[in-house]
Amino acid sequence: MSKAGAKFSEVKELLLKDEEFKTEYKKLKPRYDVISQIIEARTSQNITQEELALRVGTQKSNISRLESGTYNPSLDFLAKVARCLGKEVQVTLE
Amino acid sequence: MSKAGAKFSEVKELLLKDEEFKTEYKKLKPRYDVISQIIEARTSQNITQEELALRVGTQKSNISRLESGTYNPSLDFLAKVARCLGKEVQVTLE
DNA sequence: AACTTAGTTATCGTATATGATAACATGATA
DNA sequence: TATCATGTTATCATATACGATAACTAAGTT
Repeated sequence: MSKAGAKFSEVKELLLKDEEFKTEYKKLKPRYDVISQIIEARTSQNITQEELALRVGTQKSNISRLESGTYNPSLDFLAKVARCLGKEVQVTLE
Repeated sequence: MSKAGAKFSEVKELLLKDEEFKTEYKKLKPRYDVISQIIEARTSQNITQEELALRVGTQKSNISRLESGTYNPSLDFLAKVARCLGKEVQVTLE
């Protein structure tokens, strides 16, 4: 059974990695979800990052950074950006 | 929570009454909304701030601080606290 | 080729979020 | 009264969010 055992541990490892991935993804899901909606709102209104930055009172590079999902934004910042896109942020616990 | 709850509703009432602060309240609404839900979820499950802090991996004072609404929390932190209450944070632009 | 336009990435400075500890308030209970 | 349980507040240290500037890529235009 050594071979089967080896295979099993391989599978187990894969599953664990998959679980890890799932956990990681779960952690990041709210971030990616809200960012997706921000990008969708901005592009569908034909607004550039620069224009949005102007409305928000920041720089286009900071909007790019936000949309890149590379950091953990604050609720206030998300709400402010949303408002500058004519939307209100709604947070619910489900 | 009774003290913070009283304080919160007092502030909320004042802000709503005063025209001058309506805009300010709009800015803070998402924060108060999510905090209300967190407090509701925690208390309805009969979980203490200390127990929640344990699950989150922080201190009870930090949970108290979060529930007091005196600062601008990050999305990750809100999501983590929500998850420790058996909930998922859902952010939508409306 | 040179010039826009839109977005990306790197980096720095400052403000603040968050972890940690401790002291305090307050109500309930023995 | 004394103790316990729960929550609040103050404060410090560290990590990081966010504002700002600049340099860069890529794609389209003249």
